[in-house]
Amino acid sequence: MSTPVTSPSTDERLTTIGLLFESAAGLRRLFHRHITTSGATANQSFDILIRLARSPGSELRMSELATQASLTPSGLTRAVDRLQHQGLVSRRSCPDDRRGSFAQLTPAGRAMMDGAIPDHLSHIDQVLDAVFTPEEEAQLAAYLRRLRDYALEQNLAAGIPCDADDGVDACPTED
Amino acid sequence: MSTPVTSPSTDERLTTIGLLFESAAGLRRLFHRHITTSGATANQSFDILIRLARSPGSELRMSELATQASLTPSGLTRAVDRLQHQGLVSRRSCPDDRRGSFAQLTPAGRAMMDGAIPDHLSHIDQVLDAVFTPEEEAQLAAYLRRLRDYALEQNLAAGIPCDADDGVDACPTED
DNA sequence: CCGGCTTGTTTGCTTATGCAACTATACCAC
DNA sequence: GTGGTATAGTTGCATAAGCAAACAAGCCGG
Repeated sequence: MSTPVTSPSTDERLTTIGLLFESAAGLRRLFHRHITTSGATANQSFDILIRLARSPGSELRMSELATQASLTPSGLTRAVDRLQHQGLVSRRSCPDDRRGSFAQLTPAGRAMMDGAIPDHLSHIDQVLDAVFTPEEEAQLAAYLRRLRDYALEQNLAAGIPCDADDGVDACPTED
Repeated sequence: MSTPVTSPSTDERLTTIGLLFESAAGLRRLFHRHITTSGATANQSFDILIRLARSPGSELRMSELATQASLTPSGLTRAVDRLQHQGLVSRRSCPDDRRGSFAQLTPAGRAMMDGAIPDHLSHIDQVLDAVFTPEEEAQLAAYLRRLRDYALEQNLAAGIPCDADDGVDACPTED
């Protein structure tokens, strides 16, 4: 089309995708050390707790939480089980839809997060200050948001099994 | 533009980090579908196989491969076990250092990857073309590379208890 | 209101991963 | 050389996550 400035070779693109996974995994490890150090639970749990802590009423629907935490429903159920067992989260059934439930921080969970979040935030500050200027950071966030939204959308579209089918052989009844 | 020189709020930064994890997880899922569709094994295995396929001689040291694949040594050992069991990878002991081994694609593994990689690459092309211009893509890659390198370095520094220290207050010898 | 389909969540089973402990080899100091 | 330490990789154990099936509750169309 216009200005094939860099003409990203497929090889470079493979690397780019690799970098995404590597940076995410690297940061996960990095944060993991601090999180566990600050007395909190493991990585994935912490992500769940943060999302609850940032939500109005400290609660979210299970399905919403699953999406946010990049977990399958079953994964989330277990994760919440664990947190509930630790007394950090409780389940509240949804009055409007009796199939659904909310996961909600308990007072203990809230207290724990009130202690742990500032630590985590300062660690994040430390990382981002070390690596990016504010402009770069904003730019990166914008790129990642687009990528996330694209992936989310594509996954959603794919998750719908046999509905609107445009020719691909859906309903793959082979095993 | 009034240059937003003021640092992003901690809240925004938390979101940025969240976006990194979400986009990585989202793409992982997205690719996973295609990978398994194209007859290959699961996600993590595929990452290992790609890295082998792209290395000279289709082989890498176990430790190197572990780093590249963002796995712990034990995780890599098991993963290679599985691939070996599937006949896609073999171990070759390192002539120079009898502690070490190489993981190497078998002919079958090579053949499998020769079939699967083009598919994967075209899928990557599809995603990146849909979301970014070439410039943006290059920019994103550069950002992610910095982030990855930072995380790698920090993790390495943390993993090594108290050795080469260049001024940062290392040796957090608590615990 | 009844049957059928969809949606939200949970459970059974399998696999994958990390940590810590262990083995084997290499490297260094003496 | 010999002993001590560091490095490469593997194994035991516990945990976490996904898929598929089960369940329960809502939503329709008649």
